[in-house]
Amino acid sequence: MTPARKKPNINTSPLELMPDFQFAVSVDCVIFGYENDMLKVLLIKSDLPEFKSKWSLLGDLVHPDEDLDAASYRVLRERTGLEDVFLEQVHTFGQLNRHPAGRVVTTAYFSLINVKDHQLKQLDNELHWHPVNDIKTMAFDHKVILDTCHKTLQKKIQEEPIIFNLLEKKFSLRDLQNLYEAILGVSLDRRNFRKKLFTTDLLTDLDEMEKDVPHRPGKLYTFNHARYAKMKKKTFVGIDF
Amino acid sequence: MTPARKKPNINTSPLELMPDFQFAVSVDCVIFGYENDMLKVLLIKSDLPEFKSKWSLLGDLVHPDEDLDAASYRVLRERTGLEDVFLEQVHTFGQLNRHPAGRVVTTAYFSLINVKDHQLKQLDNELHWHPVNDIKTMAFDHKVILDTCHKTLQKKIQEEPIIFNLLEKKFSLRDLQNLYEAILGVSLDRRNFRKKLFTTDLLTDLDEMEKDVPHRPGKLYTFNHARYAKMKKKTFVGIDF
DNA sequence: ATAAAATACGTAAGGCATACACAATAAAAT
DNA sequence: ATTTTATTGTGTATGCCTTACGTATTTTAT
Repeated sequence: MTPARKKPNINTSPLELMPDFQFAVSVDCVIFGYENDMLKVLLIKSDLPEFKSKWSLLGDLVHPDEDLDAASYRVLRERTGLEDVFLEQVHTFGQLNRHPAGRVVTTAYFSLINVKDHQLKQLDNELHWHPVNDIKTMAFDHKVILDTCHKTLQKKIQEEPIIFNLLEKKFSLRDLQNLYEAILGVSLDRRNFRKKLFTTDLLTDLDEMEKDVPHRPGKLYTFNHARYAKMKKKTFVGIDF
Repeated sequence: MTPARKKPNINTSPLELMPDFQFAVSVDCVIFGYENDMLKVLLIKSDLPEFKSKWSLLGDLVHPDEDLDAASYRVLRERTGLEDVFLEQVHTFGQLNRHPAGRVVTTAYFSLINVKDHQLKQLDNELHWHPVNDIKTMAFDHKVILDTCHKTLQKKIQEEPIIFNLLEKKFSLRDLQNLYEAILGVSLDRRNFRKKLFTTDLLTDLDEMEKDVPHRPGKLYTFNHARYAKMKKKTFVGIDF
């Protein structure tokens, strides 16, 4: 330990921001979608010689006049054409040699979109959807970022009704259960699943049926945003570990 | 929307990191402690003219050769003299004008320490402990950062046994309950609290009693790290919102 | 000694999760 | 048309966990 001594500091003293202490800052978006009963993520091919033919997340440098959140929204919009979708910060990765070009600190976001809602923009570099479970390696530290975001997703869908962002407006209970199972990697009891979902009181019965399914059609539901907004945020106090 | 077009990008193309796209990157540590039945946080006075006499978190610029995590550990060590303590990243704040000196992106960490374990280092700028509930305003966006970390703390102590980092090695159940109540801002039933804690099987009965207390002394316990490490991480699957 | 305060232990009721069974309906096969 | 098959839709019993609350014990203060 160095002895106590007054040292100029970014929070306490007016000081100039020196170039040596400036880094590139980027955002990387883990864009999740759901297709063919699989959780998927939108990836692009990296042209960097160090990562030739490896897959990378969608990211970009944060612009000088741009908030972090704004930058991630921009990346998302440029790649999917979507606005007003679920997007949330997860974690910031600042390892020394995570990027070959130099020091780049990146903040990871995860997004949930309905695959059928959008058309992919800028189809350069083979932008497309990959089943999350098939991905073994990626460029940079992106596999770690993806895994982190996947875990966050698994945790969050159990705590908040964000999963509906991955489905179309109208869905059957079977759709919803398949999606939960795909994300969590478990199988759930159909009867208990229904019961649980109905007790949340967040599904509106549309009095409509599935169409063009090769079996008995199920009822269609929609997520009741209004009722969730009104729900008093559960002040859960419990110890559970 | 701009039409689809190939654009150089930090993840796809080799490109130089231009000075305009480089920012200062800092870490800010929300160091929590527990004293006199109150949750407290370690703060320092800011000398910046814009925030004269306002309180600030403990932070610093990340050094060019330093990981983000390493930087926050350094700040913690320099200020408290402590190593190997609980420290975890929470969120990154990148608002455009959050720092008067220019563009500074900061990553917030929260730490849990036992107040009696340490001596404060570098007592310049009136470094000391403040009750979290008394803090109304702070320098920079630090009040927002503090609130974010406080909420994260409230959530995490219900999910993982990290709260013991705030107590001494030996503690009574009363101590533990008071601490939970101080952090969560609720009162808990004493009998149910005991029962719950004992069922976790993570407390070792030391067969010792409190000393020098002005009432009937309670038993002393210690947190069983080994048993927690062995516990199979609960693969909880439930929907709860 | 007695009162006050905190610890320590216990029990009953209700709610919630889990496990499991069967009827109804629509599509596909015969 | 009838039967078969697959899937939807509903119900019930059990047990565990949370919650609410009662009472005895131990120590300190008067």
